[in-house]
Amino acid sequence: MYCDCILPLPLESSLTYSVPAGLFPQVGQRVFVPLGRSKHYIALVVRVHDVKPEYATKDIVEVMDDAPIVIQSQMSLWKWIADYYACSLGEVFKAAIPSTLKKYVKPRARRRSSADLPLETSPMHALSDVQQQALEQIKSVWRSQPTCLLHGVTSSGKTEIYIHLIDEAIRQGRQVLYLLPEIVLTTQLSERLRSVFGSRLGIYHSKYSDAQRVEVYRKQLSDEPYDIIVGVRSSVLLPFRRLGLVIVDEEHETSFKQQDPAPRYNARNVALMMAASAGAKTLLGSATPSLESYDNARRGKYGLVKLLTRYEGLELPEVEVVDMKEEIRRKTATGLFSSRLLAEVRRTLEDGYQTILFQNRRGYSPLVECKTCGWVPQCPRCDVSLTFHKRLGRLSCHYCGYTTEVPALCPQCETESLRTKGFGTERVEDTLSQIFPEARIQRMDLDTTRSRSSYEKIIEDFQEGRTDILVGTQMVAKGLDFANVRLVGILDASAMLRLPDFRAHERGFQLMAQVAGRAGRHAFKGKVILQTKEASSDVIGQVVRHDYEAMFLSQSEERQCFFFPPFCRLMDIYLKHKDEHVVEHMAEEMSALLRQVFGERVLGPMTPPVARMQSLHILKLSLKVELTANPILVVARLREVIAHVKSKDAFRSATVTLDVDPL
DNA sequence: AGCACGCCGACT
DNA sequence: GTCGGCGTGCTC
Repeated sequence: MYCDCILPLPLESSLTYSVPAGLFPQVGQRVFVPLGRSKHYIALVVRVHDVKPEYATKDIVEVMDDAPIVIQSQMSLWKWIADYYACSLGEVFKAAIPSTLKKYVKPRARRRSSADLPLETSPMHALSDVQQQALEQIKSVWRSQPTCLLHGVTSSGKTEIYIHLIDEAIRQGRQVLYLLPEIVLTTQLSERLRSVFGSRLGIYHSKYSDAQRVEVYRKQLSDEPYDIIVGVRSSVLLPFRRLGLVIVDEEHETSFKQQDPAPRYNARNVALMMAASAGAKTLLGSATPSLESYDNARRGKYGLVKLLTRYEGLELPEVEVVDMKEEIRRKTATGLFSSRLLAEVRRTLEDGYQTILFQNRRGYSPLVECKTCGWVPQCPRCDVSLTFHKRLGRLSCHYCGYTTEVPALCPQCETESLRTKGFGTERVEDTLSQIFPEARIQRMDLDTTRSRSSYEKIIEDFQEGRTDILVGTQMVAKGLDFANVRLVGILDASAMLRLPDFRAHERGFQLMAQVAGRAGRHAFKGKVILQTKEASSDVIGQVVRHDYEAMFLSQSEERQCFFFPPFCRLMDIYLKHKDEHVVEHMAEEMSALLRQVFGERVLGPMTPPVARMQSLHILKLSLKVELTANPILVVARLREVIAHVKSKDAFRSATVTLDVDPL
């Protein structure tokens, strides 16, 4: 007997081991196997058979499980992910299983799960008429099709609708997967859900410990799994035996797509696939749906339910645009702050309300420059300038993490004329505390939220009113629900809209609408000051009017003209090598071959915005495929071409990564 | 991912 | 002459 096993390594295919007498491995069980001269790994059995390979096999050492830890439905989904997102099953395995389960541990008594303690629960809130109506519409959609998009403005009460749907699903004995984006550290939402569903709810989050994740994983396999899993991206890789409902909250969020390493999967799309094979219903929810999902809804592929008023008739915040070009010309701006914004911050402070200021850039200043000779400190490994971090007193690269001291003199002209240029959250915080010394200011960005506790402390301080002004990156834009926020300031909208990305306007709109939605969520109308250098831009007007539909139509038209998603499927191919010439030759050769197969669908080679990262030169090729084509076949063909080019001696040491449906 | 194998620099 | 740098390739 032989068994094919996948290892948690980036290997292209499975490895075949022989099964010694007395061992009976089954598909989905873990086995302990030797690899190479001296190593051993935990591997997963994917096939048991009696086909003797032409090479000498090694024996498996031990079967680690009494029963499979990967169930059939899960395995087929993993295979689909590997085929669709162009990765190996081993890479999916690696992403899916908590690391403790991939290490060799001598069997020992399992601890009783701590989550099994009885918990106090409270009843669901009654729905308003508008919410009840939306609920009925969703259920009516599901009678004829499996997927429904709920377009509900910020603070429209989507969560309570979800809670009622979850309740119905679990009453029918089905399981629920509630997916949410990575950034919202689940706190506010999971507390609400836990208060209703108590111990029937499990949380699966990357900032939770591995032990907690193992516990959830094991419970999912047991006879009495959680009825509801609230989780981030990777929870679509968990076992579900009786899935009945999938909710993808904030479905437009980019954190549903894993960037690096492989598997580069989009959990929203995997969830749809998963629901389809389990015969489950899916609800996609967002105040600012992705163009892809809204387009699917308009074409009738998904049902569409709209909830365009705020809960209890509350009004959406008033958005006031401040033209920063004008402010700068009249010299009324203080740093990044217009006089209008400062006046509003002052008024909000005086009235005892809270303010959120959004600046999508961390650090003190994104650029340091010598005023005399123009020298700019660059990352030695990446083609980017270094960001100045004042607290750290250092320059740091936001791409590879390299840091260095700030030179006292310009290393080029040896004068003392290094100046900071541009504004990050740190500088916004500093400027603000000079203008409002009495205000209690906190900053929320990657640098202040490294640990779960510091993140929670910032949220709690703001919640409890111990902070007047919260300054932050896009972290402050999402999901947070504070009752006392009256003012939101968007400090530099232009920066978002100028990015060299066909999705820049869509993203900018989503981000601004989301952050604007933090204002005036409970008892009073909120106010948003939107500072921009492009005051006449279409997107700005759409944000002011809270007009998602207009944004959708204008963007949709552009995408159609230039044949971009949602009108085609994109696949990006990145070539990396430390020698610039090698990447260039390789890209030329690959694009020529690809054009033979795919013709005009091939774009590039092109230089990405950051042309060198971690000392590797990068070139990019793209493939635009018609929606009618079978993506799995296209990916397979693409992988053949890549393998062929990579097999040439000159290109062996290059790295090629494939990104299907990139964001 | 590791770990071994292999081909060029500064050393007892 | 060798010790060791890490680039390259393989693992059933």
